[in-house]
Amino acid sequence: MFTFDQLAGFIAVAEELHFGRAAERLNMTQPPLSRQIQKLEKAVGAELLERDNRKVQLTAAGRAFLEEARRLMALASRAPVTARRIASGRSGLLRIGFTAASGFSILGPLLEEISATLPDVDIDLQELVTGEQIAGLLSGELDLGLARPPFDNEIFDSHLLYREAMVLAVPSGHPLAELNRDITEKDLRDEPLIMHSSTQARYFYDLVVRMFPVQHANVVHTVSQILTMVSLVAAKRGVAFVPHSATLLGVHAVEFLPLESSVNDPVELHAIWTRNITNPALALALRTLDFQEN
Amino acid sequence: MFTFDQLAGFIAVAEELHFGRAAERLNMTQPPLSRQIQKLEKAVGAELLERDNRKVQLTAAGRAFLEEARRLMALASRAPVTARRIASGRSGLLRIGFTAASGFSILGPLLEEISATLPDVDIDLQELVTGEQIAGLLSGELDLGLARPPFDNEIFDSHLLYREAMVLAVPSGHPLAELNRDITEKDLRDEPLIMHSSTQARYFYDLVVRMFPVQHANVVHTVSQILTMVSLVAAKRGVAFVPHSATLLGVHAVEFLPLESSVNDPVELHAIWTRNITNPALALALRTLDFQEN
DNA sequence: ATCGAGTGATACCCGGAAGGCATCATGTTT
DNA sequence: AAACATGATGCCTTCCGGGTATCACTCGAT
Repeated sequence: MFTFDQLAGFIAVAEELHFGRAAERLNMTQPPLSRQIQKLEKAVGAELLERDNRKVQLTAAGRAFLEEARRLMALASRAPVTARRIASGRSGLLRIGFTAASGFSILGPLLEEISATLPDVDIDLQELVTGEQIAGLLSGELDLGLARPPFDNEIFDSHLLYREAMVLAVPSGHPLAELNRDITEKDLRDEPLIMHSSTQARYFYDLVVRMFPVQHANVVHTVSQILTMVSLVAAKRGVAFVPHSATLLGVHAVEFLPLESSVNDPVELHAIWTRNITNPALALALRTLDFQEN
Repeated sequence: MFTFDQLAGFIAVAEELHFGRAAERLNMTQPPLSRQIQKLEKAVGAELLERDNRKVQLTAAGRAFLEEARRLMALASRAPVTARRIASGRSGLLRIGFTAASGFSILGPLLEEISATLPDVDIDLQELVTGEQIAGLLSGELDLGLARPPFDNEIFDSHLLYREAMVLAVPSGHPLAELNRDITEKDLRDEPLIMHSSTQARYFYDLVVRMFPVQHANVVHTVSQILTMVSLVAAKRGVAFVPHSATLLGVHAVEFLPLESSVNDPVELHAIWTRNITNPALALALRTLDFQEN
């Protein structure tokens, strides 16, 4: 096998067609350069240069090998640059999981900021419920999650993205909309309710149950996606508790009513990631987004 | 700059994720391999492997660099192969000049034989008159010519491809065709003659002038291409001396009459090339075609 | 024809790089 | 706690690669 020095020597000689000048260009003397070329030719197994005691010429094989040598040198000089870019986080891949609800509001601005400051970082997006995001983060298939509590603070570091109030989604023209006041528990006693899945959307489920003693008899549907809920409300299947950002969905024939504030815990959305960061792009992204405490 | 050994070491470790096993695969001991990787990381300017005293893992930069390293090694191992192929003549480029007349007959079989025995040799064809071929061979723009004498035997080596008689092309139904005997000088005393260019087709011009004392008053056209001549004969513009292979052109309304043999020097077509062969593909082609004396 | 200049190859020497062996440091397993 | 596994380090030796001096050969000028 030949060496990069031999390749560089060959390229210099091939360009100068003169060992002395080539050696000067390489900051060395002529004799070792001659030997370099000899060794290279031996390693390649073909004459690359025809030396005629008066002038130097490329052979046919030499011309072909020159191209390969240039390609090798170019590749060899670029490889560390890309590696350093990736190590620094300025380049690479960021795999982000997000809940459907976060997609309406925070995801857009967040991606915009990342791609503006880190244009060479590729972003891979997956819509996943919180539980799936946590599994993805733990298995290393995900770098960053946009998820809701609870999650293990021993393993995950996190940054609160926003809190928002829950509202009640009702079909347009629904009697509750006429009240013009905050909705109370009593108002919902006989309303058909579209409820969150207790497994797929555990956070919302727990939150709602904590807020209102839900009459299970009233539950007409159990779904996991906010958009599905709002669509069902629009179809007059019932009313539903949704985060305030659901108003941004722009579904027609739905109104959103405030809930009695005393019991209305705001819902939270967090950016979460494992504490042992291995992806430099994540480290840099967290720093530029100001998510890291330190 | 790093070395190929370092790259090979890194690839081995990255694949084994174990310094000891990687070292064994590389037929060396573990300590120098550890140092190789350290030097490589220093040269690249980024951590490529995360060593954890228990297990070895690739970093993000390491994964990217691994790809580049594999590409480099593949390129480096292929480059000598292609160079050797070209040096041996089994691969490369053969630039062949040919006269229009040779195109009718010998060129096809010749190309067929070359491409059958040397399938990886690219062939570049140019139709050129003999003079242009000689210039091309001397300037190095051409490897092989299919041309007519004269050429300098000091500079060029050659191989006689074929000799053929000259014939007289006459329009169909021409009175001379009725004679049913060889054409003599006297028969042509009053015939309008389509003549070869004395500069562009010097060989034919000299040959014809040597054969028949051409009446310059009879010359109605001066052209350089055999096909043009035959076409003009078909158009009844006159008669013309052409090599026998012109019968293969398949131009309608033309007949070819034999010439008095005593004066009929055959015309020759030679393959010619400069004696100092630099293109290995040419050397090999000449050998497979049995053109070389030695 | 001869001599000098130019150019690549060779001979020889020396310093540093790379590999091997022995050993250390550290974390895991029993 | 002890034994084991594994990568890092220290030290020695060898060998590779560069430098200097010189040779061999060709070409051009006198």
